[in-house]
Amino acid sequence: MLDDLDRRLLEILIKDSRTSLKDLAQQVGLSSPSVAERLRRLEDRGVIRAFTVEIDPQALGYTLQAIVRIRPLPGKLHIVQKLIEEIAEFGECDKVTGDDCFVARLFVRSIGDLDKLLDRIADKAETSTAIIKAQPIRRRPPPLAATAISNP
Amino acid sequence: MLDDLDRRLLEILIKDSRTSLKDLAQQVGLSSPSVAERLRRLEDRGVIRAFTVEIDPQALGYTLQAIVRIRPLPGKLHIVQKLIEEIAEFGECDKVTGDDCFVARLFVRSIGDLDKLLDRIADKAETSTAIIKAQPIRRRPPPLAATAISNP
DNA sequence: AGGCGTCGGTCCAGATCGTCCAGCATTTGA
DNA sequence: TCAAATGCTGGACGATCTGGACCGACGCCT
Repeated sequence: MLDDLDRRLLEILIKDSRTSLKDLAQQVGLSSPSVAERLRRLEDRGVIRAFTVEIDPQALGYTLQAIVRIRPLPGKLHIVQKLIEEIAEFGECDKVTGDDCFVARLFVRSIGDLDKLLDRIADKAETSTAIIKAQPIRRRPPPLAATAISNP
Repeated sequence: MLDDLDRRLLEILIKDSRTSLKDLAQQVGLSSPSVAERLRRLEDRGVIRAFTVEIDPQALGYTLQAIVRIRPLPGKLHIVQKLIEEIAEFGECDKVTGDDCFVARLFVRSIGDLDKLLDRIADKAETSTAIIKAQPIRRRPPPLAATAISNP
């Protein structure tokens, strides 16, 4: 799926996606046109979804994050989903099996904002909210290695 | 906090962090040294946490994702946290208020792997797992605007 | 008001980088 | 066995980045 060089390139880019082709080339021992070609193919294959920038929500004033479990009332599923998508403070939302239909992450600047935003869903769904106290693991990609499972 | 130019730069970089300084400069109407300087400051201030690459777990064979709520048994909190951090398939973990101590995201290649990984925690914590069926919102940053709250 | 420091900007030139192309080695498949 | 395909390299050339000199706006102090 990925060869060793691809993995090394990705690992470097995960740390700094603005690394120049020349640097990448040096670090993996290829020429820069080869690296350019490999990156192009990784994008084509969809392995690289995007080169992007990770922004610190705190630095923007979002001092609070919450995980919200959302159970739409009967018949309200689509309205609720649309609402969630439209509220930009939802930074992530997964539709899951089980009682809770959605699990979402909410960025807010204050408890007041949290309350205001949840109020906009309150008449269409039951929610339960857990405030995030710490982030032992911040978003990271899955292991790149081809092997089956994390070292046992 | 951020001025309009900063916001525009960030928006461009969120879409493609490899955009050249020259392009950035053109798009916001500055010279490229000024843009370089602004980016440097955004990094210094911690607004930009990293330039990185978004990888598609599916393209790597991780066809399954799950949200796992984890409630360590009495006295096991730290051991459990350490264990979670060490298992690379955990792609995210938040420590939250409420009964569930941790909420984590797990990337796996099969239901079998899911079971194997959860087994490694099973004797130290209660877990409840929800399989992700769809992702209405994939990871996105909070709104960059300085205004209080999403359009009401 | 005038002087001065700072901040953020421009312009320019030398250094660095990316891209295109021709050519070569290795692998693949008919 | 040979032809085509693949993946790489090196070099040339154009594009981009970087650092320095300089400039204007602004706020502050005297």
